[in-house]
Amino acid sequence: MAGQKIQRQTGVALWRQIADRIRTSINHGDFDETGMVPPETVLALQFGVNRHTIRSALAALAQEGIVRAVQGRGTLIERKERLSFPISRRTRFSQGIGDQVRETRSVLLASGEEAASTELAKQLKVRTGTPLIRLETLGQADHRPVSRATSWFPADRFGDIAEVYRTTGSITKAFKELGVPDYVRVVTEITATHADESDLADLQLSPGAIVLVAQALNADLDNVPVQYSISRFAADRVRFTIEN
Amino acid sequence: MAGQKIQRQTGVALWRQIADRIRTSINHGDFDETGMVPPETVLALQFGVNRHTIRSALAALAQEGIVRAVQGRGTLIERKERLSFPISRRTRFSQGIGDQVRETRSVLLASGEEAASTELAKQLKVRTGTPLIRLETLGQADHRPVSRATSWFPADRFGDIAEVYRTTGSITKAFKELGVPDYVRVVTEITATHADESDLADLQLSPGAIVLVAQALNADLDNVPVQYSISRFAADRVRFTIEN
DNA sequence: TCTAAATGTCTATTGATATAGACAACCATA
DNA sequence: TATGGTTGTCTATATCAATAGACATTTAGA
Repeated sequence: MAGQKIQRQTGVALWRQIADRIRTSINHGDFDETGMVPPETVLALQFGVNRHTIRSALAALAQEGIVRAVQGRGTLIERKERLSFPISRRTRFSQGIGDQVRETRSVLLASGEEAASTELAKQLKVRTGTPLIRLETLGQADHRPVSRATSWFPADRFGDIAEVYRTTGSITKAFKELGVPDYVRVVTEITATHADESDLADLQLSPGAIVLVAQALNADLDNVPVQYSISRFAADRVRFTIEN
Repeated sequence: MAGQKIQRQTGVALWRQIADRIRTSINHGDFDETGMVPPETVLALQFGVNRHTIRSALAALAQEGIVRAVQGRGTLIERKERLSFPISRRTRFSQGIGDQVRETRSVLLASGEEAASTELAKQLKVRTGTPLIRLETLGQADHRPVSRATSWFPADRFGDIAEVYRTTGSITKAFKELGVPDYVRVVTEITATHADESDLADLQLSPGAIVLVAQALNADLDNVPVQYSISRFAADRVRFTIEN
């Protein structure tokens, strides 16, 4: 770890930069031998800052539930995880990470109907203004939120998808009930940005965190678009894997 | 734009949060009609902050060369770009974005030989300690840095790759000269993190910026690993596209 | 049971961040 | 050329971020 110095006067507080770095180190397994973060005085020396600054960083990580400080002993690592999320022609949320966690769940946050914008119409290959069903969903792994997605479906084929999804908790199953036995990922676009307010709330992130944004188009086996979605993943909890 | 409020007391200064948001809006094309950012007083109202805070944000964007303030007129948008970088079985740097820019270039920053770590050995399917060639390269598009990569090659097959790369400026061409007529992408892993000091320097980023990290394995047509690389992209300049 | 090592708490000080207000300088245009 | 709208600059004040030092409290182990 350490090695690189942290930057001052950048608009990002030192304690936050250090918190991000320590979180990365934990996820990387740097402290697996002891199961503890190095002592505050050692970290202060490594990062070249005051011990109080380190304490602010560790307090932020404790707030996230990643570490837990015990007086007299040290700062214990409570949780480390970065789920590997495969992206392929057969990308599905629960299948992809199913073997990495005990339980995956998908929750419907909201749903509604709206007319296709120019951008959405282009993606789904329908006319602008075509009625679409919009689903807002939250993907969880072991009761921790991992991703939050907005999906659009052509309303003529999938008018009842919100209902079906609510009962099944799975897009794949909902598609099956609505006459789409199988579907494939056509294209995925990946970007990264800072988390906005909604991300913080839904994904239980700490402010300043990073989200990976995946915009994806799924089509049925006749290559007709059935779903366009924008998913936002907590960047410190996931990794995308593309196998070719 | 706007809509979402910004967060206070998060360790990330308001001016930086606002700068990031305005940069995103510019890249999204929100101000294309006028070619200008809204007046400072309007932005201050929208974000619910003092005008001076907006000025700090715009000053940061001006420092990046994204906007240019003109007294009496307004703040002009100088540059907006986000390159689309395709990831497929045949992923290559210059080919992928070649049609989006006038010129792509790849520069050799450094090279050396090192013994394979456990992790590298696993990826390249060689024994730990096997000699590897390491190349540090910088990818440019229209003279602006886009990515910075560290690549490892088995030294027995590619001992001279640094020399060949220096003259050709292309991994693909270097492989060809060294007896690998073609190669394919086996797997790509994508994560996102805050830019470190080296990123800032090499990619000309502003502190606190985000980098997309792609770890990739390439193999020859006999499926023998030939290259493992870790590339870091300026997140506000690129987008990954996975076509299935 | 003593001691070393670790986290917890407190005070004080400095610099960066953010707000507030006022006014100057400049530009486009009526 | 007068005016409204815009960026540029200055002063003042309050809060957050970071440093510095001292000492208390807890734990594990000699």
